[in-house]
Amino acid sequence: MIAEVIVDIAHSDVDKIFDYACGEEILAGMRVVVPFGRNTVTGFVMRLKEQTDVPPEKLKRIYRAEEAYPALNAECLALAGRLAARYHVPLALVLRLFLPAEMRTGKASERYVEFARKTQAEAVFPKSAKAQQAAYAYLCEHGEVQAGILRERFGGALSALVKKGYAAVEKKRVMRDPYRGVVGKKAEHPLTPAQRYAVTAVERSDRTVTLIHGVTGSGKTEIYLTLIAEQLRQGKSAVFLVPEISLTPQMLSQLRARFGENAAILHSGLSAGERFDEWCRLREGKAKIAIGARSAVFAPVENVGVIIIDEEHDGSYTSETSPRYNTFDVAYLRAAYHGCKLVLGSATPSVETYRRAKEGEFGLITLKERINRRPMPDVTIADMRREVRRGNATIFSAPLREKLEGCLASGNQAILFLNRRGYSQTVLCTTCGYVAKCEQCDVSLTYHSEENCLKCHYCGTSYHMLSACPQCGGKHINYAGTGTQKVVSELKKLFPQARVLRMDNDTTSGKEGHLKILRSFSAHEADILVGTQMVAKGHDFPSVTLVGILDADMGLHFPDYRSGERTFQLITQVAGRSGRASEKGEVVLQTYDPENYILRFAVTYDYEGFYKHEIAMRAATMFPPFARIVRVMVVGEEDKQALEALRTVYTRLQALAAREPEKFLFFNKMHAPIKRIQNKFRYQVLMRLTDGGPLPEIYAACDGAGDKTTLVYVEENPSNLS
DNA sequence: CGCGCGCTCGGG
DNA sequence: CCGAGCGCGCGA
Repeated sequence: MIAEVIVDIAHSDVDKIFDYACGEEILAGMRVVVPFGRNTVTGFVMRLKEQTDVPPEKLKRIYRAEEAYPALNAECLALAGRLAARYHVPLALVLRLFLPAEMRTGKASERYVEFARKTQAEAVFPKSAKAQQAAYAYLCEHGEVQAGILRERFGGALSALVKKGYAAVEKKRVMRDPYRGVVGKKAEHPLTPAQRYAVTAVERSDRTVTLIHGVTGSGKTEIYLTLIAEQLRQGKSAVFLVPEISLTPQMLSQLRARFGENAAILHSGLSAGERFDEWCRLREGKAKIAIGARSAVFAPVENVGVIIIDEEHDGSYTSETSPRYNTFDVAYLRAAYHGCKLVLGSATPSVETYRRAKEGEFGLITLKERINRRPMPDVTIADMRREVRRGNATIFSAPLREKLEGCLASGNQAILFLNRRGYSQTVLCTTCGYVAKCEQCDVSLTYHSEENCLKCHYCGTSYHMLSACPQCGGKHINYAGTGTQKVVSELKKLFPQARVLRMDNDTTSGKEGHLKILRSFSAHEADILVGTQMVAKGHDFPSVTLVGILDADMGLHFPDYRSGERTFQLITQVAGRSGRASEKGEVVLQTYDPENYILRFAVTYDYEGFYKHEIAMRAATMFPPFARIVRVMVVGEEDKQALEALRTVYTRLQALAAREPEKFLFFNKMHAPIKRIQNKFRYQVLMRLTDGGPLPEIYAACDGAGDKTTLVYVEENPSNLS
């Protein structure tokens, strides 16, 4: 037989089929070890065939298979080529996505443990062999036991039993189970009529994709679980995707309670061995439900009955490293392959998704009511301009302070949200205007009061605090722009008796960082939680009755077409943290721009109103989804070489633009907004294209433009323009 | 990607 | 005349 092999080297030069001779034991989808040039490399068998055009003197033989089974199934082999073409990357890079990293790097493999069992019903021992007798009795009582335990207890007795033929020792594969012993309550709530309707509507829809637009607390999760359970009943499998941050132990134990061993969980918190074993359980069909963040869209399940993307609007669904795939695109290809449904859920869908649903391309289900008809929290807008006029120079408006007092007095909890960590944003000399900046990045440094140092939020470097201005020697150093640390210290001044917790990147380091804080707050070990956007995501705190949004305008003025959309989503999410149990919640939203339409729609939970306004604006200005933003990034260690690469791509792109000028609504080259990060120089070609703009040609134009120290890559509708 | 080949350039 | 440096093409 002849095998068509793609070698596992991520380089366009070797991104082509190489034919090898092989025996019957080699199957399509297997990882194999082959001779390549003067090296030995691993590769993937893409296809088997009888004949080859390769002259016999050149043809070599596959050495061996890496595993006894094909690591890639038929679906991977079918989709990989399309993904490679779509993102213009070597096939090997796409194939890697379908495997657990541990498999390639060899950092984890199957774990085997020796087990002992008795082989004869009766056994007679000489009187002196007390240990053997005891060990045999132990085997009789416990059945199969780990050989290690027996050896520990009875020493050499086990080998004696084996020698006499009374017992046998066998190696058995053991799965490392990340949630061993996690037994949640089996909480299968009966569906409300609205939930039941949603389940039926998805199942009966003639569209592949259905968007479930349901306000926070409308019970979307129960709908997902019912859809999954229904597919399992039909002998199919399911893929359930969530943002990484929402994979909390509570959620996982809930899933385990409902689906038991049938659920395999893939996320960053697992050890290499656990992740590898969870992947194997899916590949072998022992688990039918793959649950995880972005990368779980590549889970090796067969016969898929439904794919679910929860919090569809979440930014974490786009990969930020090559291949820069979009989870929806991959999920859609898989759904089409299996002829199954793809369900998107969100309280605040992305504008693009909602438009496709409105236009009829996707099915649309709207859930307007929260479970138990709990009302949405009341929102008070605090006009910070007026606060300043009235002489309030603090970061807390009068209404927020008042409501905080009330909340604390009644023994409830509050969340204060500010999307900026550290103590103060910038540090500047009031005498000469010097601003402290990072040596490796073109950004100002943030003062951190805890370590009393200056930190760069892009590369993480810390610097000593300034005692005097390094430029003019002046002693008047000003700290501008409030961060979460300052909020905490101001709170302590205002409410000395209140217990305050902070949750941001600085307090959540370590594997269980988030969870410790969330657990502590949940257990009411603090009264106020101050945090960045991580406090916004799907945690359920029953005794939170007040949410304060300290600077609602903050995200609004980013030079990014999605800043309004993001602000609306964030405010809606944070507000949804208030009043989840019996008591009605309240929200105070502080702003310097109370007339802003985004904020007006957010405080009345009017997604529809927001959408209509936003989509009209996007249409008028020709921004996505009416056009596509494409950015070619050039990032290089040497400024000169980066500029050279920029010139190369720009010239090639210019030729494209000249050919079809009507398709280029905007086209220019420039510095990236942050000119340097981690000592790498950053340039970009920014384009806005009409539908049908020459995207593949743009990808192709980047080929070979970089060099050893300069990276060139394409971003489509980037969400972060720094 | 890793390697060897062959071309070119500069020193002696 | 020879060695170092680099661009190129090959790998089945």
